[in-house]
Amino acid sequence: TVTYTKVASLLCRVNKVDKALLLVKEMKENGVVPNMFTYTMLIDTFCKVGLIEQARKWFDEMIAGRCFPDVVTYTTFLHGYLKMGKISEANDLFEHMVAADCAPNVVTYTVLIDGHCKAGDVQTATQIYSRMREKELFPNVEIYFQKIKSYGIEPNVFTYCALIDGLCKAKKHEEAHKLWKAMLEAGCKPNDIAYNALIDGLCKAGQVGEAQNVFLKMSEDGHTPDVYTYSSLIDGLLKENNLDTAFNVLSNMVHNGCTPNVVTYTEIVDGLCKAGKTEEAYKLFTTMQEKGCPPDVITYTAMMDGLGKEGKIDQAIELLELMAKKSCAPDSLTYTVLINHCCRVGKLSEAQKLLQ
RNA sequence: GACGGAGAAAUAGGG
Repeated sequence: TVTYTKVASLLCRVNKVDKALLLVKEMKENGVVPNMFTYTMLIDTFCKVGLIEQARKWFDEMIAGRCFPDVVTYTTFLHGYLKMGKISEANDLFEHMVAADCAPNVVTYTVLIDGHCKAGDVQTATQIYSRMREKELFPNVEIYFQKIKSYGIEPNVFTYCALIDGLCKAKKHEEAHKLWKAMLEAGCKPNDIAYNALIDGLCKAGQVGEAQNVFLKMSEDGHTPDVYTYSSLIDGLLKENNLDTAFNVLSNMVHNGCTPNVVTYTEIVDGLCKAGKTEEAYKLFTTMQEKGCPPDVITYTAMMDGLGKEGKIDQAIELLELMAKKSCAPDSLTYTVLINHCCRVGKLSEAQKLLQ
């Protein structure tokens, strides 16, 4: 069972899900019984590719086979529902878990906090966090704390990160900052991701200078800024029109051995367009592929928007054709951008064609 | 019988 599960897990990790499924079938045919690890791995895999119904089948099969899900299985499945924004299904599953006398752990609560944040309900997320630590009651979140005897479920760095990020994205920067301090007071050491979340939050709050201070402190603390760190800073600088500093950060980044990726390049393409430097943006757009970093749908859309704003609709539409050639699928935002620009300059028949 | 071996969570870009 261990061997089959390990191999199937590796196959899933390299996106060979079909091969993994064949292996599980073979395993069963040979009389080897899948266990919790096998099922949890399968549920996780299907959740991550968005096939939650398939995940449900494995979940039901495991219970039918009297292999009862443990906290990892439930948490994996909860994560799947929450990532798809299916809060009420997640709540039902949570009830199932409670009924099975399976106690949630810090990962379960972190998943719930992250899920509620991403569903736009930071208040509930904050209440879950508070309720983990204190006896204070919050009627909305009591469903997550049934049969819980101890109130001392210690949040860890994942928990803090999830909530700090959620608070920042909800523009509750004060509260995010307080939580950062609470994390330090609780003796929880920030890791790279925590610093990155804070830096990004500060950038988005328009406090890029403060973000740069945190950047320095991060390095002093022995953490290495990565592509997320640099990309957050670069985007923050570009959005406040500080192109020179943004390019300085970019060259520091490269100098420190951190390779810009498609996100970094897209930020710069977009920043240049928004600064009216569409020519330069286009140059970068064409050179990025030479550097082994092909543009994706977001890069294309940013570039098209830049061209459209200059009234270069034909060039923008050429890019749409180029996308097709590179088999990069446009999304609804790509079309929205193009159609808007066509309408703006009165090319209604072009717009009509795009709409079809 | 013990121990060990496989499964879950958080951060950056486009109107």
